[in-house]
Amino acid sequence: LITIYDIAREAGVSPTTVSKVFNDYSDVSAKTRKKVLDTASKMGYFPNSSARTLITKRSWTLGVLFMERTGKGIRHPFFSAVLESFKNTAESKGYDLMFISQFIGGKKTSYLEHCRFRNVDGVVAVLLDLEQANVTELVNSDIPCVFLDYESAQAGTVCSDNINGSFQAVQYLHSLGHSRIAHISGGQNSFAGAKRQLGYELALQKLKLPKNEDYIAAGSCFYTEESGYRAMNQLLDLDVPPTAVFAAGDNLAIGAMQAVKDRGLSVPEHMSIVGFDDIEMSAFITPALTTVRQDTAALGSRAAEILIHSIETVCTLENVVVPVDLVVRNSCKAI
Amino acid sequence: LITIYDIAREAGVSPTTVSKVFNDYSDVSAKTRKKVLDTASKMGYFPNSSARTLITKRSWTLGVLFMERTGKGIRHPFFSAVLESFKNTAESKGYDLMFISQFIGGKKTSYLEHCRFRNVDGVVAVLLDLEQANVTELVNSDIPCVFLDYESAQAGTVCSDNINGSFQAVQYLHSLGHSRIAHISGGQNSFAGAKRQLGYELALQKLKLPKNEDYIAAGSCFYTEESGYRAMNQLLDLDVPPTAVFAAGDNLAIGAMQAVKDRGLSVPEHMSIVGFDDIEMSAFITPALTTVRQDTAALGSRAAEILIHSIETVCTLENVVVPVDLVVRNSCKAI
DNA sequence: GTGAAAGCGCTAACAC
DNA sequence: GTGTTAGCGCTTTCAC
Repeated sequence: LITIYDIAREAGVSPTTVSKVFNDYSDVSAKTRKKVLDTASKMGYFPNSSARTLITKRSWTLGVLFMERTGKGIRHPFFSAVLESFKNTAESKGYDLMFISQFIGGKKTSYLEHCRFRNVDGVVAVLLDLEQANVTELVNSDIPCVFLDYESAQAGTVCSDNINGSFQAVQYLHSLGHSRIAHISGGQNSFAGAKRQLGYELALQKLKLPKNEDYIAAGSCFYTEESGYRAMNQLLDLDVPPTAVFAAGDNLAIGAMQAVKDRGLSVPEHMSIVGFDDIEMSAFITPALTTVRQDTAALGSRAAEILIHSIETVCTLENVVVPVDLVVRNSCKAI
Repeated sequence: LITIYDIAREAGVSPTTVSKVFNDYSDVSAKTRKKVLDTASKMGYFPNSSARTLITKRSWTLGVLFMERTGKGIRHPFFSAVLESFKNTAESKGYDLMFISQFIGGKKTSYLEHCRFRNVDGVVAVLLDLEQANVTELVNSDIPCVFLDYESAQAGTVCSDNINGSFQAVQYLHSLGHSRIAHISGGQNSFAGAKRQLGYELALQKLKLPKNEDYIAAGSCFYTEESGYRAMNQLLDLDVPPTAVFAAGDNLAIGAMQAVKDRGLSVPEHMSIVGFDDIEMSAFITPALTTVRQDTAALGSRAAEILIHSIETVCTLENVVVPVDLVVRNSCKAI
């Protein structure tokens, strides 16, 4: 293991000078710099982040809190896409990513303690229960945080324009001639679910469509296919069923589609369906799902930018809303 | 920021004693231990991993090298599932996960340097080009490694039983009465692709089915839908087309299915198709895809176990093969 | 431009 | 059982 002392000795300079070279200090002569760099590469030197972190209190590490509620963790298609983009942006700015669990050495701790233990410079957290004491503690700490799919006055946040997305979905169905438009919601417990339902209601209002409580069927806040299936059945059992459904998530929509088929009906002939997310699967099912696409690349990179900005410059509590787009496929029909 | 010195002073003991308490040394009296623990929690103490790593040379961090070739990174449904399982096992044993990029401070380096920089105790790498100099260097280093979807004498590996899986697929089609069974391969450049093709060929041999070079159509080593689509068209253009196809990946199979449909034919009436992987989508497309399921949970946890074992005990170069199962759905028909 | 000295928070001999 | 001491590899005053 080669240290700056080895290089210093070999190059005939002091450890301080070696350190300065590796930290791009300007007060080192070009000649000395070259000599140091040469011997360093000759000896196979590489810096040690632990030693550096110990003294500078900067780890160049970002913590990733994957606290979603489906139990899918990193397999979750939406969050993994956002994380991939976050990761690329963070890496290009010199940061590495580390998952923050609730364990240290196999023993249970809080997220905050884990962050301090690892000296992370900042934290990105996805779809969490802000109620959980564990997280509140983190938000209230001095560690810069950015949250996905949330709005908070205490931390930076990034989320899709859920309301506008819902509006686009409903408006599209309306433009196709539908007036009995139902909603399969993600429940009021999830941030996105609440927003999307609100967007649905606002859209009805704006388009002067009657509001009908029966036309809002609650899916699970986990956005599961099964709950979409159940919700659709509930809607189909109505005396006057809707002709179109806007589901708060693609999985809900896919479950709903299945329910329609299982009644011997077909999509889009007997029922038009629009989803939200544009998960990969949506383009491949039959009929291909018309849905509101979330811009995962933008969500991830904006989150990284905000977080790094509040680490390096000043802790701005930005709340970014990323635009969404309706992707028209084959699950809707004009009537 | 509270250090062990603060606690030592407050509790009236030496820093060593405090350290011993936190490292579960047995030679501390119960009374002293309690006093230390109490003052520590009262003062809000937490250990500092950098300081600890600096002296022990153990970071309790595992590096994750996500070097797959589809460009999907962590979004890749198969690898993200394996990683999720790996992560859970690793965390339960006290390790945290960090992504290893080819950058330090935004500047390009090698994976090995990055690992040393971060003092990772071991590395898990997925689906990589072993040829890449960057990786060879890492494999040949003293850092314990485990590879997914690979076989190597130089490092621990974990992969599915590709050959047996292919055999099950072909045998199933054969049991349905098919004898003109084609293969859409993942190419010879990918480890899994080569194995699955070999399994296909071995199966034909064992079942005394004639081998026909035309019945092997190469898909992309990225296992894309488009390449499956193209390969299927190639097979359909044959004078005597196959009646069944075993595709080396679900995405290839899905592309193949589309090609059949686009010719006005249908699956499974005119063509039986079996895939490999069992990605989430496979259960939801129409017809639901019969496929060979990889046990991602086992792959991930076995990889973690092997890696941690070679870190903590001795560097065994285990090569684990995880069994697979055929999941029968609706994409095949008896003839 | 360059270097000597101190110290980040912790652990590991070793002495008591 | 407990404490003293040294030092992990690095950066940072501050003096020259």
